[in-house]
Amino acid sequence: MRLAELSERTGVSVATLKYYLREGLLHPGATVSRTQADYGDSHVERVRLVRALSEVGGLSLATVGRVLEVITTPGQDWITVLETAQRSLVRPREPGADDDGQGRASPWLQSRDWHVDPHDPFLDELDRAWLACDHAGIGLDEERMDHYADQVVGIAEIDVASVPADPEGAVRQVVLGTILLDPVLSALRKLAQQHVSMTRTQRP
Amino acid sequence: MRLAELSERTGVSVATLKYYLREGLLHPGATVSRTQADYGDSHVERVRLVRALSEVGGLSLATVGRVLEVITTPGQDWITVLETAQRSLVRPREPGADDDGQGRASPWLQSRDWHVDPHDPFLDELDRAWLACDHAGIGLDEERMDHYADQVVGIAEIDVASVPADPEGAVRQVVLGTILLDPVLSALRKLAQQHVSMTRTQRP
DNA sequence: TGACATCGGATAGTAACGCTCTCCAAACTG
DNA sequence: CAGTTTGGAGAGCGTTACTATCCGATGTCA
Repeated sequence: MRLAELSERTGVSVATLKYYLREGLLHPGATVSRTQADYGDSHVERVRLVRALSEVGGLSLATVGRVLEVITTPGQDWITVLETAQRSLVRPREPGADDDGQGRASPWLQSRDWHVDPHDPFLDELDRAWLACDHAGIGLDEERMDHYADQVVGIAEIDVASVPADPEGAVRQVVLGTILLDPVLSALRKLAQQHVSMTRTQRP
Repeated sequence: MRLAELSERTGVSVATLKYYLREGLLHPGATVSRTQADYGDSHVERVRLVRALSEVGGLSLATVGRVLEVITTPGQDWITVLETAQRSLVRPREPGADDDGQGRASPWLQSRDWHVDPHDPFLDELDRAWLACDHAGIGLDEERMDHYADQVVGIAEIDVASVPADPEGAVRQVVLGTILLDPVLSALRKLAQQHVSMTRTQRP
């Protein structure tokens, strides 16, 4: 199909598609002639994926590019995938930032016997998010975090269990699942809050 | 204290503080003279809150403004709070967008007997996020969603249980908890994935 | 064959966001 | 009383994600 048709099918303007081609987010079509290129289903899928990661996942196009690179490079091994995946997502923390002596996330997780890489960037993320809750005056103490952690393990078990054995699909599943399930769970949590508060309290 | 000291204590540049004052994100200090204003602890807290919502929560400054308005307006009733809170967060969906006949989130939740407002904007969010997962080729079927939903209810119960009875603090707690716990849970989930995959599989 | 719309590609321009810089006169400091 | 600092206002800047314009080659229909 031609660029115009690709635009129609995906609902993305031709100008934007050209932009994606320039930025390398969309692989070029087969050049039939100098002014004619042919695009296929893989292009439709790719465009939809880019939009999903950017609009729903909230990633910048630069990050989308890195993610695409990871999931189109075949043949990583099982464990490496998780790490690579996650590492490509975290915004690199600005150097020279406040270093409040490692935060409390790491010791807390150790006390729970969680096996995580002590240099995992998400430890930093957790620290910053936890600290932000403190600044906001939310009473997020270790006891409450313990409760959350128990529930989240349940979620992570679903995550891990649904990764296909197929190593080809595993990378894709893990990376995209890591990114795109966040908004799903976030929305679900808000709806659950409403459900719970409706159910537990009897409205007058 | 003066603006310069407020800047020092919060780690936010004077120029940025002035910008926040202009934008109404930071309430003006007591003007001692025409070139002297006095800022207090409430200003320090406010600045930290703005940074937390913007940096960690990922909200735009415009949204931060709306959130601040909600949590500084006293005396809403218990249930209204959740709704107002949540409504101020969701980006208004562009009109004339694709309307695929309401999506499957609503019927799915009904089949689970969840009591949620059928016009809740987070239903839309859930639809879009779910659809994005489909576009990305993740096998997110209803069965898996059921598992997630069970776990998320556990989280929501913690959320609701930790809301103080104090109606003043409740608004703040609910709104900020809704926003700022997302990144906490998100980071926690990634760490839990690692923990689970480390524990369940024996590494060679 | 020729008029003419359309194509892909390249370049430049734009709108929103979140600051940041410059200027100013009043006021505080030594 | 010289010199610095302050708060306030406005314009300017860098990034992001497009969007608009132009171009010459090409396909298409008469």
